[in-house]
Amino acid sequence: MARPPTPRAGSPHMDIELMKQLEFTDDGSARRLRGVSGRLVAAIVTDIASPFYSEVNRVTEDRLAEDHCMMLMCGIGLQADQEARMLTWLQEQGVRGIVISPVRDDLTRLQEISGRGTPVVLLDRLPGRADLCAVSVDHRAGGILAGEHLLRLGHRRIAFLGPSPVTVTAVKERRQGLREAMRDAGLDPDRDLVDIRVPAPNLVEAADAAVNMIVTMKDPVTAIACMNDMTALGVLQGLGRHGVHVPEEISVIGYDDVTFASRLAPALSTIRQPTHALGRTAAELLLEEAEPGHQHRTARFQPQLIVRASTAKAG
Amino acid sequence: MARPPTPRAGSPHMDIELMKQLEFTDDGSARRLRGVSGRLVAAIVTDIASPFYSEVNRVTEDRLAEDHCMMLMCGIGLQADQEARMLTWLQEQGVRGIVISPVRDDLTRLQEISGRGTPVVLLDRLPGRADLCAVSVDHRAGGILAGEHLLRLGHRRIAFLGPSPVTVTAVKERRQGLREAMRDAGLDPDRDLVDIRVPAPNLVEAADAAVNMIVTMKDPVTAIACMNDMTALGVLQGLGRHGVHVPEEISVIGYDDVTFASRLAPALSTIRQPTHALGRTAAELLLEEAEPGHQHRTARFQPQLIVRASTAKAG
DNA sequence: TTGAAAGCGCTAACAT
DNA sequence: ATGTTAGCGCTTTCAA
Repeated sequence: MARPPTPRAGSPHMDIELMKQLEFTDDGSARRLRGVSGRLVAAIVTDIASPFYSEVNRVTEDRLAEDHCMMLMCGIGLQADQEARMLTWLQEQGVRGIVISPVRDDLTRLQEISGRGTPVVLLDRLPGRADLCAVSVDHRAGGILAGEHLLRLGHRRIAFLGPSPVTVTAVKERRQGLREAMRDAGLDPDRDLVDIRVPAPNLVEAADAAVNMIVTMKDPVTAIACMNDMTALGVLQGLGRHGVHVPEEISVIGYDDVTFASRLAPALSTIRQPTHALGRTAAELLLEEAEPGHQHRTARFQPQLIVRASTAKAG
Repeated sequence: MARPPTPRAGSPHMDIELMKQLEFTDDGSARRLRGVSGRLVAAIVTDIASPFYSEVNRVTEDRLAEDHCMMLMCGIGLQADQEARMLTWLQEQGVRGIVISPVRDDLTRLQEISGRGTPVVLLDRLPGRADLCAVSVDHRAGGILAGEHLLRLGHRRIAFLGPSPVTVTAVKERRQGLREAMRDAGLDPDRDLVDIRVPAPNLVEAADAAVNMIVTMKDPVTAIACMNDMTALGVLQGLGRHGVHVPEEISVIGYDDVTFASRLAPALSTIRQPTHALGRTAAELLLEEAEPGHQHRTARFQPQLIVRASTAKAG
């Protein structure tokens, strides 16, 4: 029997050739059961087809690969129960870590998972009272940026397109920033900011449909602030269908600055999030968290206003 | 001690309350080791941020969820070795099934995995001589559709933008269809179709850069056929940078018809793939394959030419 | 009906 | 150096 190249402790001489002949496959479950930690890192995301999160996660994935972790992305379709089910399942699998942008406000479940030794990093969301690692963008500042830009252009009545119930903290903050900017300009957000609900999933279709309400409003808005670029895409589509010209008749601003934002018709004004920094930092916090005397940290980045062609002076 | 609501066979009375107090978590590895099949289905994709595959996989995910499977998406960045590593790892995990659009031409590895009892479904790729389930689109027909459209508009010299070495069968087929259409129109593809390589990953950046070569060609093309819409997006960007007008000076056609294609400037002419049918069928073949007397099947769909504003008569 | 025990494939500790 | 063994947490089988 030939000697194996690297006879691991305890293993009897194993004939590599023979193993191949028998189509032998190592059993990961047995190894994990024995106490060896797994290499699966899960990135939980509301929508697997969200271009923004995908871009962030690609960066995270690359960084994690350097440390021999496999990052898989899982979608949960904005459903809290689905999120819970996914977490339970991942916990049972003994994952190496979790990157998540939670749909629920309540973080106790994640707090518990983290406390039990599984690294958890919040993405695009602050931990609040919870003791967790987080990577986020100052969304209130982002909302203010969008608001000030619109206000500077003379808009006085603005629509905000967000998800059905605004449970997602990041969106809540963007909306609050927007309201704050309006208040600072002497407007009353309760009257001059009109909330339009865009039910998930399939944001672009929902936003497209929401335009029907916007164009038939008795007291019309002159600008639309969208929770993200996908929503803005839907709005552009809907407006196009109704023959409304952007930005001449109405201004549209997005959020994220995804790859295609600059090439839309018209080129989308938006609030850029630092994709690369978010993704890389998320990976690094996750890795750090596995180390001995770890303290939870929050990394916070600033958004940036990108002015393109979809916003203009209020007619 | 309170009786459990559903005392499973063999398990001693378990006090649910006590379990919660002790923060007890079921161990999935132990269960799997004992022979219970897992619920993880992996969708392996070249790029986690590819909008086309994400859209397809979202549909697959939904269908799979009905059968209590968790679908996670994993990216491998077009690297064959990374694909192999991922497959090994998934096999060790004892996954319930794999949906994959392989980067390599060689399917023996997948054939072996399938033979060992793990359902494998090829996405966007025919099995060829291998005995595997597959869901695909007739890419040759797609290439012909694109070619005939361009030829009909009077274009006689066309650039094809594909990945670095055209290993991906789907792209190879599109290119062949294009060449076939040219031959049928009496042109010599070897002379009149110029191949431009777009190295992965980050197709849009690479395509943007590739435009530099296109605009400085001594014998210029009047049309650009792109392997997919992301590449087309990059081309549009690059052309814009060079001040070249689309479609007046040059025509651009994409492939996939992703969500944002219709709202680009100019609206992108492209070859549409039936996203929903692909995703749903992939899930169903995967589920079928787990059943007793299963025979491998291939489902094939037809692409569709979508004419928008990025293609026009050759000047 | 309820409890005990075997054993899945692996690794760490131990015995040779 | 090399070989043996215990046991991870679960489910299935068998015994009481």
